[in-house]
Amino acid sequence: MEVIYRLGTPTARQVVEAMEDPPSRTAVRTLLRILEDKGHLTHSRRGREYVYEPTQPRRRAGRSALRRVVHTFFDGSLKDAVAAHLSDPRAKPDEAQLKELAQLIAQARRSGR
Amino acid sequence: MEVIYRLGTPTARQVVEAMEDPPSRTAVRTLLRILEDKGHLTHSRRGREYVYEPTQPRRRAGRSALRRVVHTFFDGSLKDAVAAHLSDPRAKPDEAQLKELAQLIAQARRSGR
DNA sequence: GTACAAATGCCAAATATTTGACACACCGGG
DNA sequence: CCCGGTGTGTCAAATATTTGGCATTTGTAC
Repeated sequence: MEVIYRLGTPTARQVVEAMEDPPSRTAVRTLLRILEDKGHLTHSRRGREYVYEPTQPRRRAGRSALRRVVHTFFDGSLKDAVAAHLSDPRAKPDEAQLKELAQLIAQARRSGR
Repeated sequence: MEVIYRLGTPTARQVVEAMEDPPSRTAVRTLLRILEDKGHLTHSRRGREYVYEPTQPRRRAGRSALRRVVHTFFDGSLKDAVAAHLSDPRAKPDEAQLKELAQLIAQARRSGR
């Protein structure tokens, strides 16, 4: 599912290619079918191939994933999570991002009050 | 691993209990041994039972998980991720948290400049 | 010390997943 | 039209995981 959310609406082939340690093509196709059975995916035909699409919208799934991470690793503290991210050498938010972020928080504080 | 990070340094029993749809105790113990073989865990004895501990520190693992989520669902934008979290009805940061967060970002902006 | 409860170790059987091979459908170029 | 390339569908065999049973170990209560 992670690969699929990253790719948007990929074909089976694209999913295989995007996996970092991919099993066989058949295994992936079977898995996609299982995920579809479980209701996490739908597929539609595009030309001769299938295009898969998550059932849950990306933003919603992202929110849920984020909540999970914040809960699991940061005891529910968004602040601690952001602090960790800011100290991550492999993720470098630039000044423009920080500015937007500051505005966002200011707005949240105003509306929450 | 997620369950383990949530629990800290749990026993096999605690891991089973914390899983939402747990397989048998034996399966979990086998899995713990595999995770240990792969270097993700260590165990030590406490009384008659084993206590498992992640190899990678919680904060580091959290940073990496967070980076992944931000990348997968928010195109690398921390701002978008935070915005999503603030709009999550199931995660409610209070005013004190927001204030700390604002300070954190102000500081990041100062030091980044 | 002894008995009990609760943990790990080990194993064979049941179940699930993965693989590779092949059949068939479909699009495109010659 | 016909063929090659590239999809999907399906299946049996290989492999991996999960289960449950039982032996063994070890703390705890009496």
